[in-house]
Amino acid sequence: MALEHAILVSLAERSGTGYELARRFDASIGNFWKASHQQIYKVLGRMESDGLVTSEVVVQDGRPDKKVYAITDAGRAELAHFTTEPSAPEPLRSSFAVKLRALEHGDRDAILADVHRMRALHAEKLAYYETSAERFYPDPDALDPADVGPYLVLRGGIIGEQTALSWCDEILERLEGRAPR
Amino acid sequence: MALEHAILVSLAERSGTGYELARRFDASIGNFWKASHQQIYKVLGRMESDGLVTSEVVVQDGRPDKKVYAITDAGRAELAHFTTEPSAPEPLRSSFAVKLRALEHGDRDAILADVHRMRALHAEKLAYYETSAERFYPDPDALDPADVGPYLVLRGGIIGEQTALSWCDEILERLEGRAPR
DNA sequence: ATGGACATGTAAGCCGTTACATGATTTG
DNA sequence: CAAATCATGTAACGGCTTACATGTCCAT
Repeated sequence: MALEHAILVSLAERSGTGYELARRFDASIGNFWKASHQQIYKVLGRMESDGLVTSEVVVQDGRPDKKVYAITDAGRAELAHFTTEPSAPEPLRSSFAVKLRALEHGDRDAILADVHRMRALHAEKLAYYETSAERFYPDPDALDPADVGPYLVLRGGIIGEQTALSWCDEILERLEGRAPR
Repeated sequence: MALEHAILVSLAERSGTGYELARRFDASIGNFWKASHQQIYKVLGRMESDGLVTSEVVVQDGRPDKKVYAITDAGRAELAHFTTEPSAPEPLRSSFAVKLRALEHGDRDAILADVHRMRALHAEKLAYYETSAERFYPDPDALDPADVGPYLVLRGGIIGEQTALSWCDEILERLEGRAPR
């Protein structure tokens, strides 16, 4: 159950409300660990009972009150302990691959259209990652030590998207008999 | 819920028992869609109620009786319909990436050891995929049409593992300050 | 006035994992 | 004699999604 740990990482970087965490999961952490706001609220509640985080209610006028969560020493200890455990290889699930495997049992044109669609999505995500990299880590050889982990994760995202794009191109080349684009 | 569809693809390729399907999920389909035998049995039961598959009990001596499942016309129709739907991008989950992001909050040596471990796992899987490719598709330019989908999926696995390996190497280079291996 | 951002939740239900259960045959 | 393979399931539990619920402020 690494959602806890993803939340702990996020809170170790900066305290925030459940709402803020949900947005961070949309924009950054969520690139390698997805979670909805509903689930984040639920897990935050449990983590507070477990003493991994504390919350402080901040009264706002004109806006709903908010609960700012912060990581505790126990939370930091749990996070540190988590890093000592071997990673379980995540079971991967790709309905796109299932669809591709079903090529002979389905609608070839629809699948091709889907490949084009996937390609565009990956291109978009790659562009987003590359923009982030240039913006936040313009000089990767002079990184603040605190940035090394996040930078390497972003690099993983970049080469992952590049590979996904190459895969789409290879599929299109073989199925459409020409180089794409 | 693409497990159904993964099962349908598998049964469209060849009929088989729940047990056999579970092993195929271990060896081939499972490379892009994981499922345990317990879950496969459960879903097969539902799929039979829904008329997507039929089963025939085969009595064996010396061995437990087995139920051989086969795809029905309704199952084929469902599979064909599935291929016309746009793929939902699977939310990716990587506890390894969470760990890497937690580099500054955890045990650097343990994380490095984990990277080495992951690298070995990916190398192993890549070797397995490459062996499969050579064995089943020695001449990719003269594929049986029924093999094109499976071949392209395998290609995706291969370049995915290559990328994972490169990522590990990049991490090790940056964290250990030298080329790995 | 409509919609989006801010802010926090509950409820229902499926999906999936882990553990348990059984029992014969083949292989080392 | 022990372990793996063949073969099929049930039960309990937790994770996660989808839908629902509420209410204010700000910008267009």
